[in-house]
Amino acid sequence: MFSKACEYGIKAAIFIATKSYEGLRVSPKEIAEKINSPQAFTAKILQSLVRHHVVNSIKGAHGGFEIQKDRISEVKLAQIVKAIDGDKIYVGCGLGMEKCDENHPCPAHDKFKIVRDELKNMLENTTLEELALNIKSGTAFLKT
Amino acid sequence: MFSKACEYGIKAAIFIATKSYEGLRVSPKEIAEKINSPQAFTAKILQSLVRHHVVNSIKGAHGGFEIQKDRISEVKLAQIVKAIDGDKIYVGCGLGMEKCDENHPCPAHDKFKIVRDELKNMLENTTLEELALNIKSGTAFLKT
DNA sequence: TTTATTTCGGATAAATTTATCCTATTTATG
DNA sequence: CATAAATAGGATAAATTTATCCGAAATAAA
Ligand code: FES
Ligand code: FES
Repeated sequence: MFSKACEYGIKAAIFIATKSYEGLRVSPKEIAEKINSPQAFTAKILQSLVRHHVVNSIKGAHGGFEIQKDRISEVKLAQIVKAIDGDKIYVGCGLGMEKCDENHPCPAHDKFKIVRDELKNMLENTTLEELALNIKSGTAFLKT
Repeated sequence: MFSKACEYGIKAAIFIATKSYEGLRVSPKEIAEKINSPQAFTAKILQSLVRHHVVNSIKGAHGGFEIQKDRISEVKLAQIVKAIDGDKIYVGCGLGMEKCDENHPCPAHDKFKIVRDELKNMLENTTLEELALNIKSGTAFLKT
């Protein structure tokens, strides 16, 4: 469904959000430990999230990654997925045709579109806040 | 969403079905041309579909790939996807946790499960027949 | 201003997926 | 039986994704 990079990116953003509620910045090292991901690879993905304005980075001593508190409820899962995997999953053809075109559809178009649109809808309506609260409340987990 | 191999496999099965209605067998060469896929790679995928009893192969002169007419309406998209990509897409965690476990869920579990179950449902209720008829009727296409 | 800390970014390596090539095996037919 | 036509399957290569390593740049604090 999503690439590994995207899975790590989503989990990293969620973890950063939970820490940002407490006003804390986190390092790639801590993030990788908490979400069970390879550290250097995770750092690369974080750079991408920074460039796409999903999270904020502060360089130098006492630096780290954070998200402004008031941004946590604004960031949608869709933005993170799009930043890392692009929009192929939202607009691409399920059977890999060059593009999904109503006027030249693949044989599974009608069926696939329904699911794809529901996925899109879910991602666009799910906020980082909801996900982070699931972690803070202890009802969900970021690893094993 | 699906691997390239799976996309080719689905399209190949659909094409074989359309030909099987006419009692014709088809070669990997013809299949690859009609679905716009690399021939040798497609042949490999066909072997996999044969082993998983999605399509039938006849070796030797006048051989080729076919599907029994009465099987076309029995084969579900889900069987093809499972044969090639496995069942990760049906039962795996959207955020890549070792397994999707209600008792140890990832933060997106509830949201993701709804979409994943709808995808599963769609794949399990879509037959090769429906898809092949979209091609035969000219309302859908297998390439460009 | 020096030092310690931390993200950034390029180069590279490992693993997986996608793709190609060539030979073996099977089978219908003359 | 010999031959031609076709799928099966192993070996290998190319491309992409995943992962690692290391030095550069930025920043706070002594
Ligand atoms: S053309 Fe394939 S999903 Fe729209
Ligand atoms: S645990 Fe992640 S989808 Fe169920």
